[in-house]
Amino acid sequence: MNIGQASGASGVSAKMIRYYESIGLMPAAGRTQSGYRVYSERDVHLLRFVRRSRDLGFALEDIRLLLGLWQDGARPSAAVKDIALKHIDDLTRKIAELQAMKRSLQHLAEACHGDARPDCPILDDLSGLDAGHEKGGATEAAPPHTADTSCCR
Amino acid sequence: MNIGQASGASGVSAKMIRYYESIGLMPAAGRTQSGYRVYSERDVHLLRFVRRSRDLGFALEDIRLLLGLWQDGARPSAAVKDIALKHIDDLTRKIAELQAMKRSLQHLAEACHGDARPDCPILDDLSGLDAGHEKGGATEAAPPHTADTSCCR
DNA sequence: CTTGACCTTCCCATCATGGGAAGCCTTATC
DNA sequence: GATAAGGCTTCCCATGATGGGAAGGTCAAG
Repeated sequence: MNIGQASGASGVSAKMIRYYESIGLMPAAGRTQSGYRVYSERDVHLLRFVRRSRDLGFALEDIRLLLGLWQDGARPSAAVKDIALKHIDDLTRKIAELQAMKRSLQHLAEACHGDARPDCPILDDLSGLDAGHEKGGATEAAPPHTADTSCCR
Repeated sequence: MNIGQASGASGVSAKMIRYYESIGLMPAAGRTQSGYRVYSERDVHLLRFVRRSRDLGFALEDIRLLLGLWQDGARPSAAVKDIALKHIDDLTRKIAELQAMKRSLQHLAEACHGDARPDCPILDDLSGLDAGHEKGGATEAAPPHTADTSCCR
């Protein structure tokens, strides 16, 4: 199997397969005499594992750990669960952050006429014109300084 | 006001202030004879606008548009609302995607003992061992090929 | 033997942000 | 006035995961 076939069989782009190899996420593929990479069913299985993990939002570094555990017949399932729970926490935080943004924006958008006139509560909010007459409290959006490191898929 | 003071007054890092200038998001600051950037209250106001917009998750290109509208006394509020609504859509999609991931992971994590034994439904799922006995449907996570372009804050 | 579809490597772009180096400027202290 | 500390300048690099594309080699079918 060459890289195109492995890509088709796993749903991982050829570009990404090469990248995963380059960062040591998967073992270096064998080569034909002419230099083409060669893949086995095992490799495709591994690639599907990575693909599925990415679909669940795991970072590549987490996937590196998961792959190690997967191939370790003596792993404690607690180690796997730990990684999963941490990721769930990350997702929970990120979701809450996005929802806070969405809520604020929805309040502002509801208050905006959305017609030809120039007055606009959205711009008023952004420019800090908080002439304290708001009722819904649309102003406080994201936890002001909660650094958000990791990102999404 | 020099860049450090403008940073403190606006909540935007000096690094980012320079960056915003370099991409033309804000006008080039004036300079002292020795080359230091000089900022006015107006500039700080603008920086706060950007900061607040970022907190609401707007991309810098959107903020560029919003700034244009802000400074255009004849803007139709519909133009602003349009940008906001599009962003709300993006947020909605992203939230749904993350929630799907979270739901799947939670099902899997609940099924995992999390002890010293090696058997682990999480790894089973990732490796495609879907011996179809699942009840909660933990398997289908993200809309398989829904490209997600934009990211978070 | 040519053509087209594949493969290879290498470089660049994304998006918003931070880190750090090398060197100049300013301010306060001795 | 000298010196030290800290702020400013520019420039380069890194992040994380991915795609785009160029230049050139290879394979298989016609």
